[in-house]
Amino acid sequence: MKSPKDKIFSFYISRKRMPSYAEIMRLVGFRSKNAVYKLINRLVEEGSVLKDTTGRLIPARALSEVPLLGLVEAGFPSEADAQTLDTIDINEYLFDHKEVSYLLKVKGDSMIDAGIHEGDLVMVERGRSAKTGDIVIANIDGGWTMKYLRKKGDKTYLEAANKKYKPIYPEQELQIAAVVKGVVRKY
Amino acid sequence: MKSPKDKIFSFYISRKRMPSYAEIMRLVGFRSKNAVYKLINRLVEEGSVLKDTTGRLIPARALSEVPLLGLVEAGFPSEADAQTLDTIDINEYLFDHKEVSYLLKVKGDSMIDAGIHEGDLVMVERGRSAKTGDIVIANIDGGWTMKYLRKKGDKTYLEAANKKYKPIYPEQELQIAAVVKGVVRKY
DNA sequence: ATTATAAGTGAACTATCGTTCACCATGCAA
DNA sequence: TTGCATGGTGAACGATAGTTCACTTATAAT
Repeated sequence: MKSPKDKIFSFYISRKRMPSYAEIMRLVGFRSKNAVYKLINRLVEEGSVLKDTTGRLIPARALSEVPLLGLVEAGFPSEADAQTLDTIDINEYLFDHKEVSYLLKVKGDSMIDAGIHEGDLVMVERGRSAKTGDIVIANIDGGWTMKYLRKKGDKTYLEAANKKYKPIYPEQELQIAAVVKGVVRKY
Repeated sequence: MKSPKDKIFSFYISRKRMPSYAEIMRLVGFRSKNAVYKLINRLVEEGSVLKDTTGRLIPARALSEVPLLGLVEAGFPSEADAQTLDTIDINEYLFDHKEVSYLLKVKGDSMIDAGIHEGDLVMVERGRSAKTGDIVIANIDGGWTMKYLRKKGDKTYLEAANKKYKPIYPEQELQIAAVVKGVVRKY
């Protein structure tokens, strides 16, 4: 059986707003708005819900947050500790500048030694200056690739993270379109 | 200068709810709620905002969505095409069962050949049955590790994705705590 | 059994909600 | 010049918001 709190948060997730007191009343099965009022006060006190200056409800923490455990080697905490865990929002973790961020699906194995496999999504930021050693999305002599950006003397070139492939020295122009800032893989 | 639409969405992001008509009025600089009413109707028509059955506003798409381009090799579309791009919500992409999902920070290089590096976050699901070949978080003879789950005959053992390390055959018990379902890396 | 505390009912209150109406200003087409 | 969309003002509407009050039931401790 779902707790009142879960029902309220489910409402928020599906409707993208908090329910009104009358709606919570129907949701939870109360016959009085005042019962809701007291329920909400309890939730506010325990910190899982906040109130606006106007009294309207907002969820206390981003519902997209996920518990972040420590290192793998530390293993799992007991269920009892689960409440005290740190949580992070993977969106906020991954995207610093959402306006210039894009996701690209990876094809090929040229960056496999950098831990980027075929089928992964790479998060790239467009229009940022790339430093030597960055992984970049580049347009070289007409074709697009993802490679390490390297420099030898004053010559800039691209290098794969896979011994199968040779470094690429641009014949005409080397245009950096975006810098790879993150990787997401799903099994 | 921010457009009215951007101001409304900024409000939603920071306050986790849509503004009321009176609030939009102050936000945009109108002196009449009716001007807001007409503005909203335009936004509803263009599809960037939706209305509840009760008239209350909800953002049309999850604001956490990010444009998803095609393959790396296809490169970047022109700015003009940017509106027609597909978008995905990285949260929904990554987490299928949020209730049992955790993030773990990776230590060590034992899974490096599987493209999982030190410092990466792995997304694990707890309490799921693991298949042979899955990457699992296991408690083996008292210590926690992340390894491939392998089987030889009826014997289950763990194998690293790094030739430096030998397979681990459990002496007493092999307890699978979670299955790795995703990886997130940030540069 | 008695009492104290917590939780729910039902009705009322004011403020604000989204909506509607009549009206005004501007710009562009005929 | 006229006509007519387009986008804004200002006031008013009923409906619903969150809140409060007085009262009743349920729970648990002594």
